[in-house]
Amino acid sequence: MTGNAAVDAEVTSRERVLRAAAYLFRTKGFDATSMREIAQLAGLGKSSLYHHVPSKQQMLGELVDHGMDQLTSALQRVATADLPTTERLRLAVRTHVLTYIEHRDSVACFIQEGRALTGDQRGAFFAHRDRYEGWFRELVADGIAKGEFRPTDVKLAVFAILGMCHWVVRWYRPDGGFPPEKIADDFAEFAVRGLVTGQEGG
Amino acid sequence: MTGNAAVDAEVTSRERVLRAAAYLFRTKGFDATSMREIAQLAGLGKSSLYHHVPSKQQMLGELVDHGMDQLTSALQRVATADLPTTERLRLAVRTHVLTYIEHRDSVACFIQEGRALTGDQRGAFFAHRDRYEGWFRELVADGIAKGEFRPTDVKLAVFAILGMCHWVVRWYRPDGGFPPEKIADDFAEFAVRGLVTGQEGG
DNA sequence: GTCTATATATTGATAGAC
DNA sequence: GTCTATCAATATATAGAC
Repeated sequence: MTGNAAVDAEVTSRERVLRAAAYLFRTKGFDATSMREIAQLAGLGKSSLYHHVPSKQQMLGELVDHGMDQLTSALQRVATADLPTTERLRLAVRTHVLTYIEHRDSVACFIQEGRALTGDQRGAFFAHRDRYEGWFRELVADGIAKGEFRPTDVKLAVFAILGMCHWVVRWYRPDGGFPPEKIADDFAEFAVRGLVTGQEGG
Repeated sequence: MTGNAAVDAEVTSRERVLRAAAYLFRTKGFDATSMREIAQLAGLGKSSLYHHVPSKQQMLGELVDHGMDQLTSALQRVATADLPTTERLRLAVRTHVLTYIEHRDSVACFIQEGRALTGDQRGAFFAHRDRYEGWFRELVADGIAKGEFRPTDVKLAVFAILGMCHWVVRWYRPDGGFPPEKIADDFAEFAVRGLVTGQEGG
């Protein structure tokens, strides 16, 4: 028992190591986190880490992939919904926010620490990120084509929406007074209001 | 001449060092940047840095302060404008975006690297950040009180707006195809549409 | 004001006992 | 599967010549 709920669960040592790393990468950043700290939080000597993971870089790569998987698998459940584009956007924003909050540590690695990757892992990260953004762009473009959304630059609209969503990483605290559902609802409403047609005659 | 426009200007050595550091802190992050790299970009041996700056930490503190000054001084020119709250919000978002783009390196230090500070500098950073957020909260609360904005949680609204604005750090490139004015206009429109009353009867 | 040389600490990672 | 001991590299920072 380390006193940290993210690490104390009954799981394999390898998983304890990865969870400790994800927690520290989210809260301190990859470069500011040492293998010694990860080992300490996981309850091991630092050399023991290398029995479970080949390197610090490889750990980050695995965590970034895992965070990306959480986001994309959650989003795909929403992407296929047979709903008006406006409601699909609402669902997409809600899903992103709730998925982040539920899987904070690994998703934060994807959102914040991807640039610390090198080599093939770095390229894969940017490809995955672009794919995720691309899905939102298709959604917004679809809404404009259908006349549900006002005509506006699609890329900037998605940067605005994902900026709002991704920034949650920087301020959300479980004891911060905002239930996840409240944040998800309010942010979905912001995204929809920013895009739906209306007030053009003002 | 280093080939980097942010550093080549005709200025004192001290300023060259600070500009090199700011550029690297923005693009690589504080922890991933070494004094050796800063010296190289500034065109000095690494020991020579310490003639101009007492430590790496102190440099970051100075840059974070400078970035914060850019944002707050620009915002204060807007804060006193005698305009409807809706237009003051539009101006505030526009000003934030344009100020970031003009003073990217130091403002990015304020937005992204503040958490790397320690001791008194760390406390001062959080105080300044809270003050900046507080100004936006007053603006939003004022708009709600006057009936210009729909009733909504003020803190979440400001997190949404500043998230959208701060995330520009992560995607803006001078050659990215978006003129600063275009980004500023679109983002101001998003913020306003997210908050103004309307469509409540739908 | 810039340099060479160096002190000291810490890093990620490895070797090998148990 | 975890440990102690250690390696080689790099980090920030200092001392002192010029």
